[in-house]
Amino acid sequence: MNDYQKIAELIFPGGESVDEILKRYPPRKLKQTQQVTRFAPSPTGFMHIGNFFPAFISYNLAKQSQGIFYLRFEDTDSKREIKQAKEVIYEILEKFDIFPDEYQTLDGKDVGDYGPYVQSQRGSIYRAFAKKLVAEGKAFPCFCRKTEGKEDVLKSRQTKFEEDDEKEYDPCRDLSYQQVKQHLDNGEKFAIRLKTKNDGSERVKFFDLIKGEIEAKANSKDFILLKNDGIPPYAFAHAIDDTLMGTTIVVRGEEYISSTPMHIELFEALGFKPTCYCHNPLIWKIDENGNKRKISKRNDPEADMRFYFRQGYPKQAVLEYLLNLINSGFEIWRKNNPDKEWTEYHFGIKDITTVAPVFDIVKLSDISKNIIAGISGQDLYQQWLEWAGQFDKNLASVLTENKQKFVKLCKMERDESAKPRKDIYNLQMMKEYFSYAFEKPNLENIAEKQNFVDFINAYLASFKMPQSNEEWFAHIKMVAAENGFATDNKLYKQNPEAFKGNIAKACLFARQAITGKDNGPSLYYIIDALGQSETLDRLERAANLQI
RNA sequence: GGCCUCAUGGUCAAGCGGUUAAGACACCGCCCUUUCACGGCGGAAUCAGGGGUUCGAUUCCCCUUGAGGCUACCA
Repeated sequence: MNDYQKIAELIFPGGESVDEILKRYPPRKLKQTQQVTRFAPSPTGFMHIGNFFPAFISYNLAKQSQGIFYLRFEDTDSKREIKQAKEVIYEILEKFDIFPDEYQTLDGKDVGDYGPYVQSQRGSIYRAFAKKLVAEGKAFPCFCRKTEGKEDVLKSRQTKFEEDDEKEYDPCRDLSYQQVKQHLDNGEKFAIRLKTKNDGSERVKFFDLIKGEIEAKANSKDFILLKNDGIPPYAFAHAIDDTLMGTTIVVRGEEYISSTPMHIELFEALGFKPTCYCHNPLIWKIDENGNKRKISKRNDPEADMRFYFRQGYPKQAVLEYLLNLINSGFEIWRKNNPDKEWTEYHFGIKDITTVAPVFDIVKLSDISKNIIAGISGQDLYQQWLEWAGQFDKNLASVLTENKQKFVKLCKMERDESAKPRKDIYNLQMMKEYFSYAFEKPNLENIAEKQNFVDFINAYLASFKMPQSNEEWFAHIKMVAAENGFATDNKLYKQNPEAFKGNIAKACLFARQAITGKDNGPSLYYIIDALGQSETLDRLERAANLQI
């Protein structure tokens, strides 16, 4: 036994060997074309859109190739972990119909042969690989404690730049067996660091599926493999898990590009074949001042994937919008294939954008409008009710108690129309959109109050419940004509002073009196849904408006 | 400071050496509709700057500028 092997045995006595572990993780029996991808979130109680984005790409890559998509929790940073964070992640994935093929259930059962799918349960595996590296002299126990937490790092970085101190090697890298034993006997905790074989002059090349070949300075730091609590930081866990679990494409945010040389050295040291990487761009946002900035959990509600459910955007709209950011070819495909499921769209990895896109909720809303326009009135009511059941209980009971009325409202210019309205883009806005169904309109801000009251009085005097849109329109046209409104728009335009307004104005008055709004579906449908007594009540209210 | 990534209209973006520089959202105008929408047609709007290479650069190379990332016992 040489010194390295003695140190390895001293710090990690016994345990399963790497060879035994490797036997438990045989290569997957898949064709070359079938991709194995994964989503590896750390459970922080929040699903960031910047996290969901690569997960969504991964999912598509696996599904498109009839491969495997699995979920692995990277819960190695105990400081950040939050209770029920795993539930949040499962919930979001499920709501978007993204079902991993392999994962661990919430009660701890592994589905799939490459588990456990939770890093905190893989400690013995990481230890075995660390031990092997120590025994081979490629890693070493480190008893120093240099920095802890972000503030420390920032501070030390500042002085480092000022001193121009480029020393990267760790002081513990050449500890003898005796020295290690001494530290251990003192009861000191240790971390494991990689003993880099580089001195800072080497270069590495690696291939990124989106960006192509990237050349960078090779790693020359003795970075941490196991923290002094025995848990690995990202890099070591990534190298081992993605190899053992047979990941063929690692999709991750482009903030990882800079650490890829580290990962490459690690893969080599472990004797692993390097994985294939796909670094996707981050998502941006334009703030109130017109400045571009990274979309953030703190400032941007839309960074949280739960936002879309709270707002009641259809999942399909969100997914299609994201697909659109990933690859604008989707939009053209969608236009040519309006009736197909988005899952039928096939994007190439090379087509994934290299530029960090700015998130545009207006565009999302447009996609959403088109999707909602295709829903029947009955279904729209149902979805609204379900949404309200989750997010607005009072609303839910109003919707249930007045089902008939709200179904009618939801159906307006929708089911029977070949050109459905496209003014609803999420479920949350519907309460305001249909505000007149909940309360009587506020008439305070009506312009031209005198004309308004005069016209409504005339309209009310001859009002009777219309039986059709045509009948309703014929009636209001007649009342308008009798009260000094132009029924010929050309005449009106030639000489606007001669009239109180055109027919559009008369319609607007009636609309305002009944709904308090300036636009919306034809009033006939609204009157029909509200019913005669309610309509008359509102007209009377408007007719008696104090000027 | 070092290393890395990115750069076409307001936004998402096609483009792979020769194009009147697609398309979508948003915006503006017109038409349709004697309401509101939907729809149709049209408009304004882009190759960050400077050098090369080339008969010819948005496209290839270099520099500059700008934006961002990494440089943790965070991911």
